[in-house]
Amino acid sequence: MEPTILHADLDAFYASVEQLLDPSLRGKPIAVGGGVVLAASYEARVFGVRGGMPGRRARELCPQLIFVGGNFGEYQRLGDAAIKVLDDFTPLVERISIDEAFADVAGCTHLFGSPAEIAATVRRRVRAELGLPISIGVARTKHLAKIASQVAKPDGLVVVDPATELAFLHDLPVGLMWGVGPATKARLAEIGIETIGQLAKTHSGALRRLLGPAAGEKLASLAWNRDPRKLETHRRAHSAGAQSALGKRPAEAHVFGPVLLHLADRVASRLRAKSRPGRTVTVRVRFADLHAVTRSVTLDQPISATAMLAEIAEELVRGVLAANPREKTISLLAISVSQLEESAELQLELPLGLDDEKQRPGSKKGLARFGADRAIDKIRQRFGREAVGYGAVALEARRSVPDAFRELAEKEL
DNA sequence: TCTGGGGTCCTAGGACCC
DNA sequence: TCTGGGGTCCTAGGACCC
Repeated sequence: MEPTILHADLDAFYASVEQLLDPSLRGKPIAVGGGVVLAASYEARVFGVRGGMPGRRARELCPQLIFVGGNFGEYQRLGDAAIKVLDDFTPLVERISIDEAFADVAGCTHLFGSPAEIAATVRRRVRAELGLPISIGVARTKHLAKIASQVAKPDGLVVVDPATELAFLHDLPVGLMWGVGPATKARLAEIGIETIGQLAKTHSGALRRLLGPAAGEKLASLAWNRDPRKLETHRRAHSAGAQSALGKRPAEAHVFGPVLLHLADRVASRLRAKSRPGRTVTVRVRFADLHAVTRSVTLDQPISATAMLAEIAEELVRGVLAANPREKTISLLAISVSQLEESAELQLELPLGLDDEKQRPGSKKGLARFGADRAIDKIRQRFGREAVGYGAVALEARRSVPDAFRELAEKEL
């Protein structure tokens, strides 16, 4: 069987875009972000600078590091444009994130040549039309194609011949496998497993005991390149959330109230925009020592009203704090809504589930809130997100990441 | 070296139903 | 009345990915 699955991955995407926009940055170590590194150029990675790293730490590792603010609109535009190049070859494209996608070219080789030729053309076009480097892996399975693109980086192409795929796979470190992060890597290292080949030779029963039934079975299969996953072209999110790191702040209502309202606004307005109210509300409270606690509640009826979501979240947070009375400082708050439903049209959805008489369906307060959400949504439709909101301005200074960056990571609901 | 924000999936225990 | 077993939902936590 011919390898027909491509995994295409733009190299150091945000940093490459910045170097494209400003030629004086080319060939230099740069980091997008400030307080935290959102992306680092390959020149910066040489020094050990990585995404997610505190800016201060990055500067220590690489004193000549250049920080740039970030052109988030350009990232969206160029990421979309790169995916569109894949769309020109096949409709079987599964987008994983802003800068990464799978494509299955099995049905279009008679038009465009072998998978390897198609991959080379995609790379050439992305470079010529967008000015960006993109690496591509080609293999029989998604997992192997993804590994191949990692091996191909930066700016390369790796086609894995089915005749030698296990030899290719088995020499590589387990950390390259999908699903092996720091914790699993450490557990495997404890029993002497460092390479995918060693993993493959390990009895799957032993892996299941070490990692749990699902993870053990999955890794045993992937190590032999048994990957049954097909491309999923129309994935929709199963949850929507928002979070905000706070530094160290007192665990008091005057702190968490406004933050929760702002988070609820972000989440609920997205749910309303796609008519996907949700039944389960989860909050996460992280304390000063970075240990975090979650609390959730599942309602009888799905909700998407901002004030309703904020109130439920606040009740859950109060529950967390009551159960952890010694914790006086919080460092992060998060709200997530899951069990999303389809609602064909925007229904007159009103607070249910809280035993507060004032919030009964059809009450004056409920109706007023429904109207407020609708009014805010309409204003934003015309004038943009920033035009109106809850406490956004007051919180602006504390936000470590711009809203434009958050939006890049949002999945289609 | 304590560091962002958006997600997904798995596990384990308990409640509840048949 | 006691007992067993399976399925499903909910909750809390953890690991992982980009």
